[in-house]
Amino acid sequence: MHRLQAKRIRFRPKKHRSPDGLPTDICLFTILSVPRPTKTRSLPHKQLAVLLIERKSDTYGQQWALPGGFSKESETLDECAYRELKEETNIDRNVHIEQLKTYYKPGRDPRGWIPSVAYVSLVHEDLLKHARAADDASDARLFPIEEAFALDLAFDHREILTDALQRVREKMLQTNIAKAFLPDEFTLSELLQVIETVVPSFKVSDRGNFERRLLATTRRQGILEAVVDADGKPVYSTEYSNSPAKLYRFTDYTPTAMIY
Amino acid sequence: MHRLQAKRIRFRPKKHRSPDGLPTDICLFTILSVPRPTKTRSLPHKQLAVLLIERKSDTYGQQWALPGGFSKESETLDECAYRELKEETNIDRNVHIEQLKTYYKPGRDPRGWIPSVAYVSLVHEDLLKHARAADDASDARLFPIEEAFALDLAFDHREILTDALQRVREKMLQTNIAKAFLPDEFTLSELLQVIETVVPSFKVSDRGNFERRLLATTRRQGILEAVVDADGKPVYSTEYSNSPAKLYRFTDYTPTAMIY
DNA sequence: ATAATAGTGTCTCTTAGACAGTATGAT
DNA sequence: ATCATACTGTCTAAGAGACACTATTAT
Repeated sequence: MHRLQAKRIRFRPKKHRSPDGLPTDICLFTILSVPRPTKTRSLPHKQLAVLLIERKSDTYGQQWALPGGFSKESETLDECAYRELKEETNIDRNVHIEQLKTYYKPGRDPRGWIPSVAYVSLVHEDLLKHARAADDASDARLFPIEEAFALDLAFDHREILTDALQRVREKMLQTNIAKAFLPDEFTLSELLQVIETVVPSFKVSDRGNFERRLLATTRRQGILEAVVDADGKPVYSTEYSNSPAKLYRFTDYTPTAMIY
Repeated sequence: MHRLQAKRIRFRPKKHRSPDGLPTDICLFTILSVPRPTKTRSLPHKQLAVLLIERKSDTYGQQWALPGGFSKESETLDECAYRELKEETNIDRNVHIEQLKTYYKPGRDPRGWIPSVAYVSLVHEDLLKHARAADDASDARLFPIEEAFALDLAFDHREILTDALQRVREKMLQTNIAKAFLPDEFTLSELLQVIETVVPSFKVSDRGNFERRLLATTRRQGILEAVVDADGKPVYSTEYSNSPAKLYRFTDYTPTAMIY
């Protein structure tokens, strides 16, 4: 067996250029609650929102862009994303973060050879409230996604945002990331609302059937379980309705969604 | 690292270092068929294999590694991956390729600040046969995955390979990427074999039930459809058995696997 | 009473899962 | 006859989907 040694390069010859930086950019999604003025207690209206910052550079005039920043040699990409998150929102870890994809094509950044490692982060609204309070002079703002897409975003951030949204929608149906937008204990309506807010096409005709599908049966484990008190009685909440609503939580069991 | 000072680039502020390169590394999976010496026609034994190349550098002695190479400013990351694929296997496009994740942690590459954009590629065995024939003096070899994991792989390639395998297993159950390892028309046994080869834990007790689950019913679309001739009669194959086996193909319909 | 939400029960028809059996054709 | 694979049919019980109805309590 002969080897083609010439092909493997040990050290990069000096004549080669290398990237001018490797930033991470973050698509931070949250769900905003807007209380509705109804006659009796009701569920707030919810909308999916994304965090954008206003760029005030010469390069990309007054455009909105995904928050992000250059990674350092001494940190991992995850650490960089967390650092940016902290700088921008004052959120310190303990939030869902995942790497989406790395973007590069010639000319994507007028400043040079700068690929971008995109991240997706899902954050509960409450965490951001605290964060924003702490730094209201920020150049960051939450946009409902339709509004965000109506903007002329900097760089290829529209493409990144599109991919990120698709990723979140897929995972919303195939995993239990709905957790990221819910308290530990929640009502069925809240869960339904979260799913429908993220995936508008998701419609459930019958709440009763939906409930049964998620609870354990004889030959199936359950995704949800009812919250019970010391006596084993179900716990109810009247936060969003006069009629007490059963509280549920996610079980340890996460089914592997499969098509076969 | 001092040698790299020379390549300070125009745009970024001089005080900042930037990466020394951004290679793509490819986890190329294929399924090897090993005919079994049986008394009558039979299905070949199949095993999942990954392509590795032998590194002969001072840095990482005689180790095996994922094939890959540095990306250029003038190309996208996908193009770089395709280019590497072509150089290593002579395969020219038309194969499944997808970006997995970008890896970096301080020290992952002793040569410097070199993150790696990992790709996953699924290639049908036949394509590789042609490719290997064309370049037998290659330093590349296919390893059954268990053997690959038994090796002391260079860099963090074991971690990458682990993630890649997990990704392929997930998608094997949640999408129809089994396509990548199958001809257009195939028997149920072949499909089952592919799934079981990639996901060993996937077991089907009853072939008849498996078949019914994949075909269209009154209130469900089908993942598969039987191949029929001009008269509407099913087409059979005796390639792997004396008993004629119905041929199937994937339909356009790909269900969205969901847990709710 | 009504508003907005939550909950229960029941009926039917699909279909998953299990089981049992036959078929093919080369050796 | 046997081997390795493929196909067919039936039975049962589970559960999805549809429908109809009641409950809660502030206003």
